[in-house]
Order: sequence, then C-alpha cells, then structure tokens
Amino acid sequence: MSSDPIPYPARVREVTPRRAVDFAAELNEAQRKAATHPDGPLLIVAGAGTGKTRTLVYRVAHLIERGVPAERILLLTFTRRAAQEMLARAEKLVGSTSRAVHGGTFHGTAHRLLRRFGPEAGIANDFTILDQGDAEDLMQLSRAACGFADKTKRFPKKETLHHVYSRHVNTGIPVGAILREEYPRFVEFDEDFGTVFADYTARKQGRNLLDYDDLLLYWAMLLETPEARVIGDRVGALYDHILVDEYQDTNVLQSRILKGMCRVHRNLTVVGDDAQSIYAFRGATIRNILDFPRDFAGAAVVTLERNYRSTQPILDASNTLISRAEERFTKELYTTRTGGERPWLVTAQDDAQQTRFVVDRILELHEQGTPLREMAVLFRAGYMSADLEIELTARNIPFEKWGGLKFLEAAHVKDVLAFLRVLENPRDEVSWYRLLNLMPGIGETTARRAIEALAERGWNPEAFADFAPPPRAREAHEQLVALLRALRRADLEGTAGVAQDIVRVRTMYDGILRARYDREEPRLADLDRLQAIADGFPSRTDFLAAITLDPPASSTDLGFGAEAEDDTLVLSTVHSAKGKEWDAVFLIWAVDGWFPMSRALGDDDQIEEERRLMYVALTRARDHLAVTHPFNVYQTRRGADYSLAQLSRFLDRGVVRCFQQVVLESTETVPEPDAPAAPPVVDLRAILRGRFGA
DNA sequence: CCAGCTGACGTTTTT
DNA sequence: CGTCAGCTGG
Repeated sequence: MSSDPIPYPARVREVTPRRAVDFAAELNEAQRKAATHPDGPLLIVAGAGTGKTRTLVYRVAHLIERGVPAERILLLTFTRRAAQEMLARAEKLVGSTSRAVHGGTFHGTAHRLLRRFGPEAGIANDFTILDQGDAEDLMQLSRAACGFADKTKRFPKKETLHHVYSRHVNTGIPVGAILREEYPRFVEFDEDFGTVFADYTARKQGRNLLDYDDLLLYWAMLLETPEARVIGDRVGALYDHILVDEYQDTNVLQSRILKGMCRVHRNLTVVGDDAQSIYAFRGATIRNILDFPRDFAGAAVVTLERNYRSTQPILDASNTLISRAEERFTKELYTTRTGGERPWLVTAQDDAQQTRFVVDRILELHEQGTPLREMAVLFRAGYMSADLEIELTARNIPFEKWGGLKFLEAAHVKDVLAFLRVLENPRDEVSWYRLLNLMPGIGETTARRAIEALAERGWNPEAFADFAPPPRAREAHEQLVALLRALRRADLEGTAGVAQDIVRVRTMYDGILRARYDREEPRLADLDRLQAIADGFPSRTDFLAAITLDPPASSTDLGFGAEAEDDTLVLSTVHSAKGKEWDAVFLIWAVDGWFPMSRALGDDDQIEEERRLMYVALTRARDHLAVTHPFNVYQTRRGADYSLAQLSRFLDRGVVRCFQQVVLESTETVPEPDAPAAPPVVDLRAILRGRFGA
C-alpha cells in the first residue's frame, strides 16, 4: 500500500457509467487489487498472458468511477494501436466518458505537448519530425560540413554516428563510454563525434527539425529546467493519474519524464514484465522496472501470475526457458487450463524443408478449423521470412507481414514525402537535399549551392526561384519551381488536400521514378497507396506527423478501401509480435547464430535480451506451438557451402524436455509426432563436401 | 560537376 | 540482396 496517498483534488463531476462494474466478479484477486488500488505509485508485475491489458482497462474504469475526470488521465502505451484498443475496451465498461482519456505513445504525447507548449520555450510549433532515416541523412550533412566526408576512410558512417548520438541522449551515458563499450575501434574519434553532434544539434535547430529523441528530450527539459519552471508546472499539472504500459521497455529519459509529470502527485501506475524487456538496443533499461520500488518509495507491488492464454505444456516450456535468466522478479506462470499437447521441436534437413513443414502444418490446422488469422509465424529478423513468403505466395495462402522494412522507408515514398515536407517547413534541409538530388542535372554540389542560397535569404520559398542553376539543370529547375508554386497556390486557396498534393507532385515525379528506379509497377502502386492513406487526413501537418510517429505496422494493413482478405496468416518479427497472441504459433530459424543472432554472442547482456525475446515468442501461443530449426544451413557468406547448424543455445536439455521432438526425414515431409529419434550428431557428408570446396 | 558503373561489404529489432 | 563509396567517362 502506498505510504502517503495524495488526496485526489476535488474535481468530481457527475458521471453516468453504462453499468456498475463488478470488479470482484470480473477480475481475479490480484487483478482486482491492482485495478482498485488507491492513489500513489503502483507497480504491476504482469507475466505474459496474465490479463495485463484487462487490468489496466479496469483500472482506468475504476478511476473514472471514482470521479477522476477522464481527460486528466494519461495512458502511455507502446503503440498507438495498443492505446486505441484499451480505450475501446474501457468505453465498453464505463461508457463514452472514457473517450476523453488521453492515450498514446511517449513520442506521440511529446509531440502533442510540444506543439502546445513548445513556443513558450523557444520551439516554434511548425517543426517537422525526422524519422530515423531522415536523422541519419542530416547526420551525413553534418559529417560533411565538419570536413569528415572523405578525410579518413575509417571515419564512422552516418548510421554509426546517429546510433551513438541517440544512445547518448536516451541513456545519458557519455559518448566516450559508449565508444569504448560498443565501438572500440572508434575511440580515437571521441572528440570528432562531439564536433559532428554539435553541428547536428545546431543544424536541427536552425532548420526547425526535431528527431525522435528530441521529442522526449524537450519534454523532459520542459519539466526539469529551472528556468522553464512556469511551463513545467503547467505541463505537470495536466494529469492527475498516469498509467504506463510495457514499462520494462522504457529508458532513462522516459523515466525522467514520468518523474517530472508526477511532481504534483504520485499517481503513477506502471505495468510491465521484466522477463519481456526486449528494447535495450533502443536505450530501454530493465533497471526502470527493477528499481521502481526504490525510485518511488512506498510503491505497492502487485504480481499477476495466473495465465489465461496458454496451455500448461506451453507454459512449462516458456517457464523453463526464462528460468535461466539472471536477474528478475521471480514469478512462475500457471494456468488452470487442462490438457493440451506438448509443443513441437521440429528438426528440418534444410530451410526449404522447414518452410514446407510450416506451410503443410498451417494448412493442416486450417482444415481442422483454425482460421489463418489465428496463426502466426515468428522470426528474429525481417529477412528470415523471405523463403516462406515465396512459398505462401506460390500456394495462394494470404498473409500479412509485420515488422521488417516498412513501405514508408522505401526510397520512392520518401521522395514524394520530401515535396510535402518542404511545403510544410521550407527550412527542412534534409527534404530539400533529397528532392533536389532527384532532379536531372542536379547533383550534390548544385543541391548544396541551392540550399545555401535558400538559407541566405532566410528560407524564403521564392529564393529558390531566383537561384540560377547550371545550364544542364535549367529545365528541371523550371519544372520544380512551377510545381512548388502550384502547390503553394493550392495551399493558399485552400483547394488542396494532402491527397491532392500528392497527385500534383506525381505529375512530375512519376516520370522521375520511371527513369530512376527499376520495377516501377510495384513502386507506382506504393504511391497509389500513399495517396489513399493521405486521403483520410484533414491536414498535411497531421498526415506528416502521423506517418512518422505511427507508421503502419504491416505492408498490407493499408490496402485500398475494403480489406483484400479477411482471413490472413500473420508473419511477424518477434518484436512486432509483442502484446499479441494466436492459437497457433510457429517460431522458425531457432538456430544458434540466428536466434540468438551472432552479433549478440560477445555480450552477456545482449544474450540475455535475446533469451527474453525468445520467451516473448513462445508465450504468444495459446494452443499450438512449434519451434523449427533447419539442420543444414546454406551459407552465402564465404564460399558457397552447407554448414552444420546448432540448435539455439536457449533450447538446452531441460527446455527440450518440454517439447516433443520431430525429425523430418530427407525423403518425406510427413511429421511424426513424438518420434524419439535424436538429430544426427554430425553430418559427415557436409564435412566431406567442405573438404574439397577450398 | 553529374551520372553511371563496379566492386566490396555487412546484414536486427523500432519510436 | 542491396547499399554505398569510389572511380571514370562524358
């Protein structure tokens, strides 16, 4: 129990819940305790499938029933989708009142607050947001401006620079320490990093650009900077209750924000599972959740251990796997569901056979009545589903893929967006640079000159019209000037929707696309889709912010109008599968070096994160779970040869005992459940082939 | 100064 | 496989 509950400010007003919520009947004891906890800090340690979302939804309902005005509740989630889902469920409990609850991601909320409070703190509210790719491009400009373009071949690439920068901002670890830890070969450049970062920071500010990290950083600074106290107090007073989902995946900066937001009250509820912390690469630290009771003295801790999702055999396998983890809140998931088959551990001869097995088994389950949308295939990294995607297409099985490359990151889509962004923010140097380089006859040098000319005239849009291009670029320049004028005119006349803007841009851009890229048909189709998405937005500002802050998760979930298929299989990275569940789950490529990835092998913390990641994968399954690994792996890297693949180190003897082993024969693909045969210890033929390969 | 070609390389996860 | 830096011909 909280030691010093702060009395709730008297702001009570009439609320008419649709029905009285019977917390005792609809929740189990632990859930009810969490949902109805009074004021004060609360940590809910919620294992996978223990009704975490349900508990949070009921807590929101409870707060509203107690008279907390909905608009003074802030619900921070990992994805916007998760927030919407929770709010929809809350509405079913307490009625439309709950619609006023503020829900969203940290970044989305930061964006909203900065548009509103930023101007008072020197942040013009017409800023545009850089996604990771944009930020890297800007870093490249800074790198060049600082004279590191070609000085040394060994100077870190823009991706490395950006990664170090982002890590520094999100974790507070000094740059030098990050280099020593992650990039020992770049330690000598410590000072140069500082030089580039200083330019990068100044450049962003001069161009009115904010990257993802800035959104969080400025939010934290509004709350923490003594000179901003007046603003910080107002921001901190916006909400009476803050609830945070997936707390194990927050970083130091986000934890600082929460402390700042709780300066007037201590009504902070966080929900998380330390065993599912999988975003350390983004600066998230498991310390946030482990140390919560210390950071917020008197915090109540409620643990949810009863699992409503999986069968006991699946839980046994998951529990055994995670029991090998080092530091954690100990909890053992249990269920009252009886029966269920043991999960399968499937050894395939090679990746082709692995693919065939998965597809065959999916069809089998489908025939037995499991809809495709109740099945998912999970993997460590996006590219690992390539083979499967081909097979599914060939066999006419509809699927959608989550995670991996998003179509918004495709070059041609970013090209079109660059035009819109220049209209939105004429100082957007990244977008200017990108679109100028597209024009025939304009390359790096001319683009740079044009941008300098713009900068000198205070980024006045007309300055570009006056810019005198070299003769070969004259035609392109004229066209571009005309296009931008037309777009701006439509803007002023108010005749332009975002979709209309895109149509106008494409009158010129489609030609460039055809000349510049191969496979033009699918690319043009992408632009059609972009147009269709844009159609739903009231303004360009909203559109641009939304697609950078909440990019569509799947490549198909924004198809035209009517969804193409109702019943589709899901292929997903394990990261993107977080928080979801299916009747049947296949985890493919459970091969050491792939899962865990070889890059993680040198570092104990990273290995631990990979282990938790696999735990997340296993606990997505309700009734059926199959983990597959090909025994021979075709190595494209050096030479072209097969090599032996070891089963993932996380599936040790004890874990494997929770599975039924299935070894696929080289001749046939019919699975034989409970086949006792162990995989061969060694593949002599592969060794023999290798001997004469070199 | 641009654009096209070649060879080398490294390859995650996401707001 | 796709990107990227570097080189070269126009």
